[in-house]
Amino acid sequence: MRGSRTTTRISVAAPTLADVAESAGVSRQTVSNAVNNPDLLRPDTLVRVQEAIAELGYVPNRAARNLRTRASHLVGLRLSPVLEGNATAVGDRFVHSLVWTSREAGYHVLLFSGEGPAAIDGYEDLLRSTAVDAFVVTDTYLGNPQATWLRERRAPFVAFGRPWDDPDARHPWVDVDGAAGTEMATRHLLDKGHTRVAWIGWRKDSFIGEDRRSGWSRALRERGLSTTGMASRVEDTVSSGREASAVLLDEARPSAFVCASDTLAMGVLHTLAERGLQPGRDIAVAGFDDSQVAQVVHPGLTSVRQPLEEVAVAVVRSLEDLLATPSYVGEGLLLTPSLTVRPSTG
Amino acid sequence: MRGSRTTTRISVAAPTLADVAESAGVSRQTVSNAVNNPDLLRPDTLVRVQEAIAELGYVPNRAARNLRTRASHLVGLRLSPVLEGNATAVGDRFVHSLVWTSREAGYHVLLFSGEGPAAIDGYEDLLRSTAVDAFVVTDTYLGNPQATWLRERRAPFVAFGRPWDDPDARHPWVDVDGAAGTEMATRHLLDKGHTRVAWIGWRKDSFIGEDRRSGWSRALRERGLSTTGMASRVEDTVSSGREASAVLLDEARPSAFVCASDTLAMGVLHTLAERGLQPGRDIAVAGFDDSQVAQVVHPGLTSVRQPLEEVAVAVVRSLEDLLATPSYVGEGLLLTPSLTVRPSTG
DNA sequence: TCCGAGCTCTTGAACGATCCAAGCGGAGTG
DNA sequence: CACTCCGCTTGGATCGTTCAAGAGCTCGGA
Repeated sequence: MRGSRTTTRISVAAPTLADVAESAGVSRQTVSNAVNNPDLLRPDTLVRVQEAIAELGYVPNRAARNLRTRASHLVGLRLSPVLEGNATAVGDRFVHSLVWTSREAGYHVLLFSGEGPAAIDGYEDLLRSTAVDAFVVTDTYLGNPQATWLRERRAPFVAFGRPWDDPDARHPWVDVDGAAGTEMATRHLLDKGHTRVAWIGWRKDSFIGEDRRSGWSRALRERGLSTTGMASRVEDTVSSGREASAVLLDEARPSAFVCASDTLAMGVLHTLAERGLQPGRDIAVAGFDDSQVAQVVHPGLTSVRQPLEEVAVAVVRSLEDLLATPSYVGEGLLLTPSLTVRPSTG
Repeated sequence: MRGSRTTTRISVAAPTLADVAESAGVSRQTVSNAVNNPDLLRPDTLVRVQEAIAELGYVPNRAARNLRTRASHLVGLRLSPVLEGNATAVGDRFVHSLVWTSREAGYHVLLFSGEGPAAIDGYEDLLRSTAVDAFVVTDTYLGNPQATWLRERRAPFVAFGRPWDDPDARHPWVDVDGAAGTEMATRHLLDKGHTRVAWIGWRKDSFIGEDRRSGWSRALRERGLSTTGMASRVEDTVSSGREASAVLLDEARPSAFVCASDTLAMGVLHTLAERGLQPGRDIAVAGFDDSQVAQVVHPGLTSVRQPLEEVAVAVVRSLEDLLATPSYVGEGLLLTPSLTVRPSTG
């Protein structure tokens, strides 16, 4: 078949369905069925075809399959620009988990980039050109134009992150209960005997930041402790954390800090180092994200760990439902983080 | 055209080349040329077609294009499993850079996973199914079966990392001169007045580790200083770095450490903290990779920074050459890192 | 014996783009 | 004026797969 077409060509072109069909003495469709619906074949035929496939080393051509089935088995993931100086390796840990999980579901992850309007273009292009079947959206911060755009466009996507700005949003999402995480961290400190536990979080316009803060205040009030004057809201940088902790130490005299991120917690460690205070012994510190920094810093930073592997599994599951059922009504799933305890909390 | 086929269908199916052609009153080929070879069209025709494209919101279907042209404009990148507890965010920084750079070249990055033999299967599958045009290989450590396999298979790929085990390898690669980096770090310390500079590196079977070590020893010998007893070779973990530095401090009495990685450098910081020594003031420490950890740790870790953006650019350029010229003979490119100086070296 | 059901396999067409070679018109030339 | 040539345009074929429909066979029941 292939040989008759190109008689002089020596180099082996990739075998096609037709080649396998001829080799096995069956039709193309039968080979296709052997690959995609083995149940339809008589056992002996199936074996024959499979042998031919193995012998020729046949692998279906994705482009052709994608064209016919209108599916690429790719999910698009936009990589947000790196934020240097930030301790958030969360994104990357998630990417790893997502890649691993989607492989088992027969999907691959396609990365793309773009900021602002260019990001929308990226989504648009990949979607229109049928390059991907769906998207995974990771940063659903307030008024994120991406999520809004995707929603309006009825583009299939699953979000890692709640639709904070729109509780009626009907798309599937998976998120981690940040409040529960900070609550665990705070309780852990209270159980250790601390009564003055300070909070360093993000600016008020961050839904995620306020959510995490609520876990801290809930834990304190639960024990009848006041939160007044014990909180600070700053940018998510090391120096902000350093300055905020210095001020809090002077004014509120806390014996422990709970932070909205490991980055901020590192800022606290800076302040302690500058004042000759020892983390864990003199002042307790807890962070959020369990980043690499938390793991390798001295003396080891207690941190809230997001179950990113579970998140990835849930995201992929939603993705499968979404693609199997076009009318799929999204639902949300909230996972609970865990606390990784290290010496920084004594 | 499209309407005549599906008269009752209201929902707008994606417009095809034929739809645009009809709308603009030209043939399919003319539309195709308008997209791919605008020069071939008479200016007024071009405008007319482009207007029709814009009006219908036409975007070429990738699957169809891929099928015809036998190219996917995707490059595969295998994500190696995360190593928790390691400070190497290098991989992730590189991924970001690669995604950004390849976008400008019209390529997207396809992630996949798999360890050991499964990794080979991943390559095999993506290659045979024409899912990707080429690969980017990142870990070309000693006897890496992937690189060998790809080479034998004549699969198009560009490596980030030298072919250590085979100097005759004729594939394109880009790497960073680790020895130059450690040499810079060591010189920086010597210039600061240190005369006893210790080395903590990886085990001897690591080419990369030995390369980095050579930069350190070269810098010392250049100044007539002896390296005897000043080096330790261990696993790339924080605790190994801690133990090695403790031993070296006792036996060799160095005033500075140069490490093969930030992970090991963090181990040194642990030892210093345990002994009440202050990094930068009492003992100088330099790491390698300029990871997030180096940036956020107290007091800031001097570290060798790989020019990953440049690496990505070079990799993509090689990729383009490779794909444009099937017989492309690979060449290697060695880039020089820079030194990010922070308080840990005084 | 005949018919229909059920199973297995085959056939022709379609997916949407690009490549190919021929067609067509207009400008340039003898 | 006829002819050639150049450049844009055209229809048809093609990439490799899956879909939809149908053909051949066996088997059981009337």
